[in-house]
Amino acid sequence: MKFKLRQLEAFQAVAEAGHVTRAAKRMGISQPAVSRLISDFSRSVGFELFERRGGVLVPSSESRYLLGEVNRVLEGLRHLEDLGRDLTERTAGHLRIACLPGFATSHLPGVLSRFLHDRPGVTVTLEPDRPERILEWIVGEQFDCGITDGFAGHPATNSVDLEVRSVCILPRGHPLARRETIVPEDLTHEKLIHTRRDSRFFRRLSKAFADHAVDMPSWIEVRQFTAACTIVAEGAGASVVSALDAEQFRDRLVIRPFLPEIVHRISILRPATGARPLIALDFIDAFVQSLAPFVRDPDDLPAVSGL
Amino acid sequence: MKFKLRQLEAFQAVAEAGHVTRAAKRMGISQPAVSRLISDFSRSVGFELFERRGGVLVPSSESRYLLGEVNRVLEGLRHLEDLGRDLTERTAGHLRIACLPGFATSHLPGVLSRFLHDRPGVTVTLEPDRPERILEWIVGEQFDCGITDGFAGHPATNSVDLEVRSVCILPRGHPLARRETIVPEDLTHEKLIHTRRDSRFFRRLSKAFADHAVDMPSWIEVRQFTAACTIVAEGAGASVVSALDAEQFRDRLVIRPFLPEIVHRISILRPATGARPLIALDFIDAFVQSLAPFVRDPDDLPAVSGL
DNA sequence: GAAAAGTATAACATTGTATTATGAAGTGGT
DNA sequence: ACCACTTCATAATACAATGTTATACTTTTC
Repeated sequence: MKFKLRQLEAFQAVAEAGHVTRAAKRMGISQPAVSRLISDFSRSVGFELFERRGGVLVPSSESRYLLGEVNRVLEGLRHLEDLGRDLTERTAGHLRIACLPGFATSHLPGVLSRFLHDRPGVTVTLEPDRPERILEWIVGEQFDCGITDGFAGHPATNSVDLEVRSVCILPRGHPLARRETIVPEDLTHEKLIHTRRDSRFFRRLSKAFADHAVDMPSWIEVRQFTAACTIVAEGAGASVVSALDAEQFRDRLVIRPFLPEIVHRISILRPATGARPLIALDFIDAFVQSLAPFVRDPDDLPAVSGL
Repeated sequence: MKFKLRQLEAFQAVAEAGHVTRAAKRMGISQPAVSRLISDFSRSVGFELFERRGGVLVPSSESRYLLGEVNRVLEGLRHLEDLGRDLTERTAGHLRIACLPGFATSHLPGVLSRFLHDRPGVTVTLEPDRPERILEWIVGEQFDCGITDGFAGHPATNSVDLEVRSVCILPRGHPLARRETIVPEDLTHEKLIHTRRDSRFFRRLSKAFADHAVDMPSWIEVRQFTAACTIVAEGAGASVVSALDAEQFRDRLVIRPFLPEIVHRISILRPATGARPLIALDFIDAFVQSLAPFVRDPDDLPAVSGL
C-alpha cells in the first residue's frame, strides 16, 4: 500500500486543475497517463478521490483530508531538490576555516566576502589561532581548511604551499624611498623591526644580511608582520615583511622590493582523510587566486584540484 | 534532475545503517539494488554522498545537509500513508450531523461516543435544529447526515425511514402499572400529555382513540416527547411516546406497550448528489443498528448500503 | 439530439527497480 | 605481509511502473 510519488503529483494536479485533461497538460504528459495514475492511487487508498460536479472534478470529503498532506510532502520534496541543486552548484553548505590571526583581520575578509557573494546559502566559521592549534584542528577534522605558516608537513593533512614575496617597508618620506629596491647595506643605519628570532622568516632575513656582510640593525621584535607595519607607519624604523601584509598599509608607508628575495611560505591545509567538501576546495582555490599578486611566481600557482 | 523516492529511501537507510548491505537488509531488497540507487542518486546530485571511515559509510559534508531534509520528506510521506490508511479504514475524517433537538440530548450522544470510540481520528459536528432547517442543510450539502421526523421525501435527498414503536408511560406506582399492555379505554380517566395537534403522531394517536370510541383526555400539549416524559415522571398524567424517548426515563416512570400499535416514523437523510463520505454511511449504519430495540420490526432493518 | 469536450480502456514502448552472478576492494587476524 | 572474510560495485537480465497512441464511452453544451 505504498504511495507512488507520481500518483501524488497527479492527484495534486487534478485537484488543482479540476480536469484530468488539464492536469495532464500541466504535468506535460498524456491524459491517459494521468487517468491511470489517479485510478491506481484511488484503488490503493480504497476510496473515490474525486466526484464530478457538472464537468469539474472536486476532491471527495476523504481526499480533501489527504490533499493538505500531499501538498506538504510535495512542497518538501521541491525544497529538497532546490537544496540538492544548491549543494551541487556549491551555493549551499558550511565552511570551517582556521587561520593565523593576521589573516583574519587583513587579507581574508575581502576574499571571503567576494567568495560568499555568489553563494548565498553558504555559511562560514572563521577561527583565528596559533599555528600549532590550527594543525591540531585540521588533523582532528574540526576544520575544513587551515591557513598557517611555518608548516613542516604532517601525514594527516594535505597542503598547498605558497611563497609570498617580502618587501621592505619604510615610513613615508624616508630618504631611502628614492631607491627602486632595497638591499641589506641600505639598512645599516636604520632601526630594524623584525619577527621573532625563532621564526624561519627571521633566519632567512638574518642570513641575507650575513651574506652581504652587514650587521643586522635589530631593534624591535614582533610576533606579527602587521605589528611591524603599524610601527613603521608611525614613522619609527624600517622592516622587511610579507608583501601581503604590507599591502594593507599601502597608503600609510612606502613599499619597496627587498633583495635578495626572501619568501614567506604560507600553507593552506586540509584534512587528508575524510570527506573533501567541494565548497572547501572551491574556497581554497579562490584564496590561492587572491594571493596571485603577492607570490614569487604568479604564473606557477599550485593546483588545488589534486588536494 | 528529479529525485526518485526510492533513492531517498536508500540514502536514508545507508546513512543510518552505515553499510550498503545492512541498509539493503533493512529495506528488504538486495544489496546491488541499494548500490545502484545510491550511485544513481549520487550522480543526479553531482557529488559524493558517502565517504568510507574504516568500514562504515558516513554521509559527506554535503549530503549531511541533504539528510535532514530527506528525513523530513520521508517522515511526511509516512504520515501521509498513515492518514490514507486511517481514511480507508474509516478511522479518520469529519462527520457533520444535523438532528432534531430531542436526539441531540437523549439517544444520539451514546451512539456517537460508541461510534467514535474505535475511530480516534474522526471528528464530528452535531447541529440540533427544526426539521425544515435540517432538510435545507441536507439539500444544500452543509451536512452529511440528517436525523428528523415527519419527512415527506425530497428529490435531492436519499433517506432511510424507521418506524419506532410507541409506548404508554405512567408515573411510578400508578394503578395501571399492573396491566401488561395499555389500550385507549384504560386512559379514559387519566390526564393525557401529547404532542402538538398538527403533528402526524397526534393524528395517529387520536385516530386510535376514535377507533375505540373513547374520548381522548387531552390535557397538555408539548413539542417534544422528552417534555412529556419529564412531566409524567413528575407524577402528573400519562402519555404515549416514542419507545426511544421513554427509554431515557426508564428508571423514573413505568413503560407499557400501547395498543393499537402506533409508530413514530423517523428519517435519516443524506444528500442525494455529491460525494458519499464512507464515514457517513458507516455512521448511518451504526445509528440504524442502535435503533433496533425500538423499531416495530427489528428483523427488517433497512439496508444502508444502497444510500 | 448532435457536436464537442472530457474521460476510460487497450495495446504497446520505454524506463525504473528489482534480481542473481561475479569480480574488485577493503578489514582484520595470524 | 599474506590470507580468509566481509562488503561493495558492475553486468546481464526479469519484471513492474509509467509513459505513449488509438479508440470507444460518457457527459456537457448548445
